[in-house]
Amino acid sequence: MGRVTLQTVADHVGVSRMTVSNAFSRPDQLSAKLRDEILAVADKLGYVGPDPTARSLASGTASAIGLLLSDTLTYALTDEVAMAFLAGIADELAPTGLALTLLSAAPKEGRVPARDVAMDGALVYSCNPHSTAVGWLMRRRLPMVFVDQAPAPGIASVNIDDQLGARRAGQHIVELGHSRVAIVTSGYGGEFGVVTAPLAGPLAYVEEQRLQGWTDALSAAGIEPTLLRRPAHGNPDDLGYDAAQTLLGREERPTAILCLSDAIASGVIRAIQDAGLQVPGDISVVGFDDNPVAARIRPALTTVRQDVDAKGRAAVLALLSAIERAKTRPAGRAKHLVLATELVIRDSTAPPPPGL
Amino acid sequence: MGRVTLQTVADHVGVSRMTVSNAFSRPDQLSAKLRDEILAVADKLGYVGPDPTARSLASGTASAIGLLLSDTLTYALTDEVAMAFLAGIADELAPTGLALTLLSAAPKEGRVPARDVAMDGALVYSCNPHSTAVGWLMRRRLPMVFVDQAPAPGIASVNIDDQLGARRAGQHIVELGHSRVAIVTSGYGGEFGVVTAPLAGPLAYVEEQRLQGWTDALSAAGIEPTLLRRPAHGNPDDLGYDAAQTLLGREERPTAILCLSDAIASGVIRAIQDAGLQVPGDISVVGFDDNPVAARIRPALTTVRQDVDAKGRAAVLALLSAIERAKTRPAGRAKHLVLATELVIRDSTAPPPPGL
DNA sequence: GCCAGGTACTGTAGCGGTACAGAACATCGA
DNA sequence: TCGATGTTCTGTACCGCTACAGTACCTGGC
Repeated sequence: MGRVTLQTVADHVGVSRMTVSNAFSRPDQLSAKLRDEILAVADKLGYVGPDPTARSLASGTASAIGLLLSDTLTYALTDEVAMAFLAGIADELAPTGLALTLLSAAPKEGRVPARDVAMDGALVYSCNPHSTAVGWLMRRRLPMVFVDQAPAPGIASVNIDDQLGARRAGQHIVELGHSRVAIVTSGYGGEFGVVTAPLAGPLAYVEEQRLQGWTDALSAAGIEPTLLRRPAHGNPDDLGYDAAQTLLGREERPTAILCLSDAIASGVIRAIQDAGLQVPGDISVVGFDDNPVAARIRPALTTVRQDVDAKGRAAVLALLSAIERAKTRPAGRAKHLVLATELVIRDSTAPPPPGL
Repeated sequence: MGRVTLQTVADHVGVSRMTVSNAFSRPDQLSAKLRDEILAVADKLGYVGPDPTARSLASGTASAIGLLLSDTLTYALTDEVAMAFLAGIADELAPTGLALTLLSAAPKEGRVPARDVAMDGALVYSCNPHSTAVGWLMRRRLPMVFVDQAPAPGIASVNIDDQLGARRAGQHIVELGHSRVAIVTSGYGGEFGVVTAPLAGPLAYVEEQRLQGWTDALSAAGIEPTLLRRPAHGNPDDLGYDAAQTLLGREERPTAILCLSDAIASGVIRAIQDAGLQVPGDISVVGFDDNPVAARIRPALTTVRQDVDAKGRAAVLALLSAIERAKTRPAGRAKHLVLATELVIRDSTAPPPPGL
């Protein structure tokens, strides 16, 4: 049996194919009476409506935008903060009727989503800007927005003020009187273990910016922090736990620990408590993100809040406008947005124990 | 400037358009030498590779599968269990190179993702089977797999054994000697508040199955549970908190509470503790899912484990095979898979206090 | 009675590819 | 030397739809 297409319907009704197309896609182009008749016949014939692919080809729009997530999707999907970001995206996207296509950045033989999937534009979230997937998107000249990545010329970007946020966190620790401070981060490039700044090798933008903020604040007070880096891999909570154990086992144990994320901080606190020490009595801990978990754990976590939902929404708006611009003008100036962060002081920070 | 297409490249190299197509898509169809030349010219001209949309139209595949999530994407995205499911999907999908397109089930004017987005098949997760979105997918005759939904004839499905899992949870409570038992669930249809079984109105399949399992086990022991239903909306943890407060304020306070999910159970435990009571000393609490949070909270939660990751993987495999089948045979028998559940006894359950 | 300005519908020309059936030529065993 | 078998490349016929530029007819103002 031949497939039912616009033409089939047109033949049955006795009108041109174009009129049937209009009946579905531009109701104002024909009389209501004819339209009803066409729709009725279409229904009887089992015609569902214009084929999305064919429509995309003819009209040049895919009704979907892509989201490129760092490496394995799996990793991002277990991160509450990334998910809140996704929720922001979904919210802002919903009224547009656009679908969201998840692209894995992992290089694959054969099918490469970033190259092979139809989409109107793409969000690139916290990816290596030199990855093949990003390369494909750029070659396709797809409208793009970089999120939590180094802003690139010509490409719109949305970031939070990581550096200022981290600086405030560092200042908070300084003001409390701490002088033995450790930093726990994780990431992809560069060295791992207990390392001394400045780090060699390219770091992820967010990690780099936060490091910069913390060390700015600390070195202004003459403090040289101990930096412990772990490869980003597996559960960040466990990563924090292990990292804290390492720090506690060292000769000069810190009285304050600044963490790349709340998820890491949560593990750090667990490790400290399991070692029989008090947070913040013995050691203060500061996170980053204001993950929902931050308010839940005990002691409630002092952290740097970012509005992940707003970040998602802003990214979508930026992408929609980039798509719009691409239709008309070959290249407009790309906007680089930086959202504010805010220090949230809760119960995990206090002055260092007397004598330290 | 005209866009660069296969034809442009073909003209420059002096071969037929088909040969250029083969150079990109079927390298074994031409000599390596010619292929290299074509690729070099294509690169010079800025040709990225076959346009995904055109390729989809001609070849009849979209390189993406859809995932229809209950109502608002936003809700699902904040749920750890749903995300683990998503991660399972992503993992299994990764080697195929297929992208995953998130469809919102929310009915929208104009663009309807379930109707307008090109895809090779769709996963339907915990949706109302009578929603317009599901309707569109069915009309499109897209290969589909129903997950956590009532199995429908002709459509493959993946479920867990909700009923048996719930029955085991109920039996556990019975064996501990409880007789004053409450159930806290949330859902979309039916009545809300403190209701008495059997419920009128259609419930979501998963809720219905679990209710069945719990009440089977309890009524076999002559226990009639108090059922408290809340509309699924907002944070399930808070929902559990509120629900528990209601239960604690009632005349005959329960000594055991069975919850639809671990997220709800977590809130229930908080409320009990905030009321100055002990879990499990005064009240036992049982969850469902074995959410990572279950092992983390104190007391660690007794719950019914389901392997969400395996569910995601199984769903993808089922869909891939449905897509495969659709290509050859008009309709094969649809498989209905039911995955096992397991009672995990931790620290949130104990015998009731003496005298109760 | 004529023309401006709608409204309702049609026809053609793509959108950018792939499938498939050959054609042209080389290789090879008998 | 001849057919059999490969390899490499080509040509045509779509895939199913929309954009756009008409054509035909109707309405109303002067």
